[in-house]
Amino acid sequence: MNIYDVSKKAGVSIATVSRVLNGNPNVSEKTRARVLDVMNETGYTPNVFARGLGLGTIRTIGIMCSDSSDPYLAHAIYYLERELRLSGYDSILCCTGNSLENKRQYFDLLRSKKVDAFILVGSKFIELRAKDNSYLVEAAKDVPIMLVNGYLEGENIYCTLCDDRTAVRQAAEQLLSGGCNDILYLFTSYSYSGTNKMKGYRDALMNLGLSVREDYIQNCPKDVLETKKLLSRLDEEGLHFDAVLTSDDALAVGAVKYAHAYGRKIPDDLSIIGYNNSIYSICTDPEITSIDSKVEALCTTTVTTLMGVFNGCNVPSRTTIAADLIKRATTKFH
Amino acid sequence: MNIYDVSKKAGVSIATVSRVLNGNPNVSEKTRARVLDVMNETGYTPNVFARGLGLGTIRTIGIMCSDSSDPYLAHAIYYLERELRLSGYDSILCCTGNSLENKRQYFDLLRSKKVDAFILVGSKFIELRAKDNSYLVEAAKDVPIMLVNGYLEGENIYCTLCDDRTAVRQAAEQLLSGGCNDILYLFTSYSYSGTNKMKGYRDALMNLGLSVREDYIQNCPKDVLETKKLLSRLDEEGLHFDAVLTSDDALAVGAVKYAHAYGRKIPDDLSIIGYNNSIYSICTDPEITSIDSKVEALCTTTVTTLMGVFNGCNVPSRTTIAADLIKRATTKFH
DNA sequence: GCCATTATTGTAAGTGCTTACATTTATTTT
DNA sequence: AAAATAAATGTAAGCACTTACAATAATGGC
Repeated sequence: MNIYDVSKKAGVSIATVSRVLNGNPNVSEKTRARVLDVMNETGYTPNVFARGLGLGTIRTIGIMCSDSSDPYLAHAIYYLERELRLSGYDSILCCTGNSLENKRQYFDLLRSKKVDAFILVGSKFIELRAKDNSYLVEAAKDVPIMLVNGYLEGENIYCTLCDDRTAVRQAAEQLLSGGCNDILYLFTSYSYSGTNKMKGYRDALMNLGLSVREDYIQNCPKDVLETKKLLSRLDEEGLHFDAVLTSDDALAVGAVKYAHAYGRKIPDDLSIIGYNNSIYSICTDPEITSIDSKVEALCTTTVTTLMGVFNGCNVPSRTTIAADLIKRATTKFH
Repeated sequence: MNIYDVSKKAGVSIATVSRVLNGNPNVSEKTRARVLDVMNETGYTPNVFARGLGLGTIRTIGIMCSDSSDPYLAHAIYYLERELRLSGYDSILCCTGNSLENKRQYFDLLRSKKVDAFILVGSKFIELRAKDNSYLVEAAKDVPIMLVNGYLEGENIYCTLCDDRTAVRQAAEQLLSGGCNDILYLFTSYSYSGTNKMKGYRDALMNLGLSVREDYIQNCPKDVLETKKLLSRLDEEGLHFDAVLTSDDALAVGAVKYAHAYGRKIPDDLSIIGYNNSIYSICTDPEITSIDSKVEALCTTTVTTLMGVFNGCNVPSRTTIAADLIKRATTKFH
């Protein structure tokens, strides 16, 4: 079944069938109905390849992320997928892992599939050294690149960001005003959002004229048990901390487990705040106060922006969304 | 840059370029090298649409699941993606949610994209009533359908399953031999794997000549806090249970939280076993004993089988993989 | 060196769609 | 009712590839 068969059955030309297919208004209602009838009867579906060949586009967006099994990224993928489909676009997902080589390779692969745009999810997708991202800047000349919670300067590159810095600053301020003096800050990576969160932590201390002690800022893999180990070690080494502020809920879970193991009372003796408000945060007892990074809003905004780009609208290249602090039982706020 | 440009630069015909592109052996080494050189110099990549038009295939597999944010499914997606790419196939992901209407719609959408096969992940993807799956059975005439942890009979439909029934039976037997007499069984759905797990629970009791009390089998949404509520209610209603066996780790986390809230000692007073060995299982204190459903093995087997199907090999339509019990601190096995 | 094979290369006809432009038909306007 | 305009439809030329078949070049046997 192809467009010729349909045109023959409906007694029209293939051009008319094509117009019906593409919602072209220059078709009389009578013939449109007749053509649609034939299509339904025969169960005809247009061949995407032929269509892509003619149009040069296939209404498909490439979504890339480092690892779909991270709850945060998994949620983002879910929302992006949903929003894109609502806008009439399909998506191809690629999980690249962390190697730059893979990222590049998969990117090229999607590019060769002629996706209409890219959505790169997570700040870890962007490399720290600018030159390692030049392939993206270069590619953006042909196809728009959207970053969800990632940052990169460039023509035709659009970022939707969460205001991590403010969120962490405010969280730290609440801890400080709640009587915590020695806040340990745990972060997973030096990505854009990672360093931004750290700045928020520093902001809070500096605004109060407090000094930032570098041994209270610790890098830690995004892993529950590793975090528990790290905190146990710091404790045994004699570092005193009465609060743990983290860049990811997984670390906060690790902190809760450390507290259990070392007999520290939460929140009286130790306060804990996580980041992302993911499933992690309600798994523990007590449940974890967490910063909600608004994944859903981030994703809908990204797709809306992208549609703006497609329609030639004047669209901001950078949108920032405020986070929310979700208060649970690992902190004693009023 | 198209095949004509390359052929001109290399001084050969487009047929020869096409042969190089497709690894056709009927090309002399000299000309092959020359053509490849030109391709590299110019950065030429073949147009997928034109290629698809000619070949009728695009080396792309449609992956469908109900919800990518479920940790189990997220892992499956990750492994499937990886294995497919290693075999030279791309994937398009669709998260359909639970509505049958959506499943059908997205399925047709991928079909119209001419994917070379479908991989449907999770037993919840298959409907309970046989007639609701007839669209799949019908479609399988054209394109192979692989089910990961789902079951459906039909020509050209291949299932890779985890032996849930045995796994749950053995887990229950260990609880029974460890002195638990009143094992509560919590399950999330009546899917194929859901009912299979339940059968395992019944098997264990019946093998020992014990009667199955229906109020010890409870349906529960896949939600931590709902599970906690349900157990609290059952407790208050006076139901006595000394172990909770669940069809998903999320429920097991809820059970741990119930135990904390109601002052029940784990594992002395209450044993808990989860399913899937997901991130959930190490978030709590104590950490949860869980049945490892071998997602990775399931996924690699699925892709291997699919490649067998593509190559016309004689491939089993049903493969079953044994699960593993990962012992942690919510049980007191020796 | 000639013919039969075989290896390599080229020609041209699909593949199923889109769309600029041409043509026909319907609707106004005068 | 003719002319002018607008609406609907058709024709045919792409789009970038694959591949059957034809043609040519290389090789080997005598």
